[in-house]
Amino acid sequence: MSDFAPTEARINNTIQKYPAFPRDPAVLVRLVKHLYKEVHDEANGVMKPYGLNHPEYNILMMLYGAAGNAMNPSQLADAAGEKLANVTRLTTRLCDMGLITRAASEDDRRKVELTLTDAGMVLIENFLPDIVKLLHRQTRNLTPSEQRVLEGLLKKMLAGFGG
Amino acid sequence: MSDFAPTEARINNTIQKYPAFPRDPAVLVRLVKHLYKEVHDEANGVMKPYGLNHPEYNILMMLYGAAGNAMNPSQLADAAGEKLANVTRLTTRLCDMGLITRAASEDDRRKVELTLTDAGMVLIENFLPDIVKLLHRQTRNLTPSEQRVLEGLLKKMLAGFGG
DNA sequence: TATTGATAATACAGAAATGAACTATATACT
DNA sequence: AGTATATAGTTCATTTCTGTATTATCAATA
Repeated sequence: MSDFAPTEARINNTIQKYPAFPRDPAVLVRLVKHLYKEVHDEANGVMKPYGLNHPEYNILMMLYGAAGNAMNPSQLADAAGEKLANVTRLTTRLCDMGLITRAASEDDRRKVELTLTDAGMVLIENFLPDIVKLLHRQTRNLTPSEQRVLEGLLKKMLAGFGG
Repeated sequence: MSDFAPTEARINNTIQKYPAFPRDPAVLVRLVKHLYKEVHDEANGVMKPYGLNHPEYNILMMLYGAAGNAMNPSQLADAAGEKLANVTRLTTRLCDMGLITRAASEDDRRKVELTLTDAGMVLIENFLPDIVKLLHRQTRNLTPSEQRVLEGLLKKMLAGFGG
């Protein structure tokens, strides 16, 4: 659950000492962090019975949603928000599990094509009901229109990054 | 920057194959993840010159905002969104750096009091200008009132977790 | 066609985070 | 008081992640 009031109190104290500290941005960043940690932990919990963790789940879902169920490591890194070196490790494990395959690309020999296997597909459709439940639970406090507003604002915020 | 359009395309594909997959919750969760990764990486970047990383920065800021500049490891774990075992490691390092102190609590001998030192305070006020810049940059696309709306919705979403 | 520079991926060593087991103290109950 | 239970922290082994160097291929150009 995580009560957010103490966090706000701390930020207020911080501003007392250091007036230039921007309250709203600080609150937003801390909220994002707390939300992510919850998302991460809960997804790990749901996936554990399937022998997977949250990042592995993400990789599989990116492929599941990709054209031809295939992507390169770089694309995957970008899509899943993982470092490239980490994608190598994660996909190696998924290969070993027989959920995806790794093959050199035809047109560009530097590239690697990671493709979902039938077994991977089956596993995904096996755990998806649990994930769907989880997603609904994690957003249960928001009405559909609130979800849309939130989506728009998060996108806007994200677009401001990186400059 | 991270273009979010491909993510949405993938989610649409996913729904084609698996109609029960809830679009909006999925988008929200992926947005939170992407935002967090950016926040994390950028904070790491800003703190590096000060010999600290993002989690260590967080710990220090929690203490800076706490009454008496002191907290227990458990409180700190909760506040910073870190696992207790990780807080032990992080605070040990901060102790070694002379930025905080660790002392047994008077009233409850199980508890430990972590307190910011003068050196810690000085360091914080040294790096805060950079952090303030970062926070403003990360929210530059949002108007003040949008920030308030976003804050409200994130809090609402967070409150729905954990059940 | 050589050379230069960029891109894709991996390897590997070191850093960070997690779960589970353990120690110590406090609280509740009989 | 004595025992059971819960809470606070730490330790340690394992897992996960990151940064940097390296290999291989491609693209541009002289």
